[in-house]
Amino acid sequence: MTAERIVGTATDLVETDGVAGLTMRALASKLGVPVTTIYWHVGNKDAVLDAVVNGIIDRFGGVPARGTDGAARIVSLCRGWRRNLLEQPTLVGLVHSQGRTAELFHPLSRVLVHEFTAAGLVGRDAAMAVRVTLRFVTGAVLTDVQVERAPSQRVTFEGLWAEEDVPSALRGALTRDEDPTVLFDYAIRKLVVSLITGVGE
Amino acid sequence: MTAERIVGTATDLVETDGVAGLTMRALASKLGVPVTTIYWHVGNKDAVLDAVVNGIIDRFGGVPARGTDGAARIVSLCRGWRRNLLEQPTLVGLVHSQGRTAELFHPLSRVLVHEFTAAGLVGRDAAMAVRVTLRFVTGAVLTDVQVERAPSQRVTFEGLWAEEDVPSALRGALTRDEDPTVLFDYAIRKLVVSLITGVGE
DNA sequence: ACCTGAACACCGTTCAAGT
DNA sequence: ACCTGAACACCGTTCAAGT
Repeated sequence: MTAERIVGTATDLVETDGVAGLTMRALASKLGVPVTTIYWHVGNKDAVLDAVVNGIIDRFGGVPARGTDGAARIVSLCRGWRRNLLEQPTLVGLVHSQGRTAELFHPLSRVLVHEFTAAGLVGRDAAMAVRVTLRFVTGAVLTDVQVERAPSQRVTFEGLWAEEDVPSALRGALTRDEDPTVLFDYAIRKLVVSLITGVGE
Repeated sequence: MTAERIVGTATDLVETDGVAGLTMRALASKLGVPVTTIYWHVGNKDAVLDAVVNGIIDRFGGVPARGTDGAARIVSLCRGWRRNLLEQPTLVGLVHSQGRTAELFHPLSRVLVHEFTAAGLVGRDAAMAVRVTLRFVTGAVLTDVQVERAPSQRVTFEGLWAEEDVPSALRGALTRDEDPTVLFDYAIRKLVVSLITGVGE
């Protein structure tokens, strides 16, 4: 028995049965050993979770930027990151619950520094652009991950302003179900462009 | 014993001892009754949590918009919402873990519809503006709430690009610790202005 | 209708005892 | 050094039994 094997099967367990499925006893039984063996090799449950999170963060590589235009490259980067992370909602949830979301996005922040610099930003402008973009993507992933897990989260504006005098065209647009991805693409494009061109200073 | 009293003390318990502090047994002992009484009045733990969340959502009123300029009013609105929600990180965390974050922001969405319409947006543009702003604020609150709870979450760019050729001015700006509120103000202003003026179409 | 005690199946964790 | 069984203090939940 090694610590690596324990952490590995712990990761499997999380992927198949969710975070709640990872109990010390379930893990031990999957390994074919008594629970106490785990304590000898890795310590308590928090240590196991930490090791699992380490693996997730290390393994997540990210995506390459595409296109020639600076804004387009950054937008494609953010879209790619969001898409890839949404494919593993359970793992993202685990990383978040362990309070290590920021670390997960470190590789993205490095690339963003490079891209925003290439787009002509310098000094504090560039730093702010990186931070703002990072936070926007992080926030979008966190909310969308939850929508993925609990579809009731999806914002339904149905009947939310029944008595209010909202123009019918707007009401129609609000009531219509909007794909989160479409919404993200729309927003990230606006944000990145305004960061690069300097709108709203 | 009434359901109201149970839910009320459950809310107190969450506020004082955190979400983890709310156990059926702790709740029962605080009420001075055996655990089984709770089951008779409100059902299981999930029902208790649901009722607590209902109360939180209902009680959270929001803030009034300030200023005359359309963009400024919306920005102040978002800043106020964020500030108020960050004052109760535990409750926000609970609402989020119960998958009901969207509901919490319903009042804000109503006001946003009004404000973006007053700012001249119509139809799908207005609807998208509302949705994007809503998601941005939600995402920012979720990330900042976690920073509040686990300060290690705060993004430290220290030594993140040691070997990379980052200009010293940018490196300095990145390494400097940036207040999340300053960052939010900077980003929300840019976003709202670009939504209203139509940058990045 | 309302409340209770006893019991069940689960947790994470410890610790003395084995090889 | 490595592994184990037994036990502890906690969970949420059920259910027959009381008034």
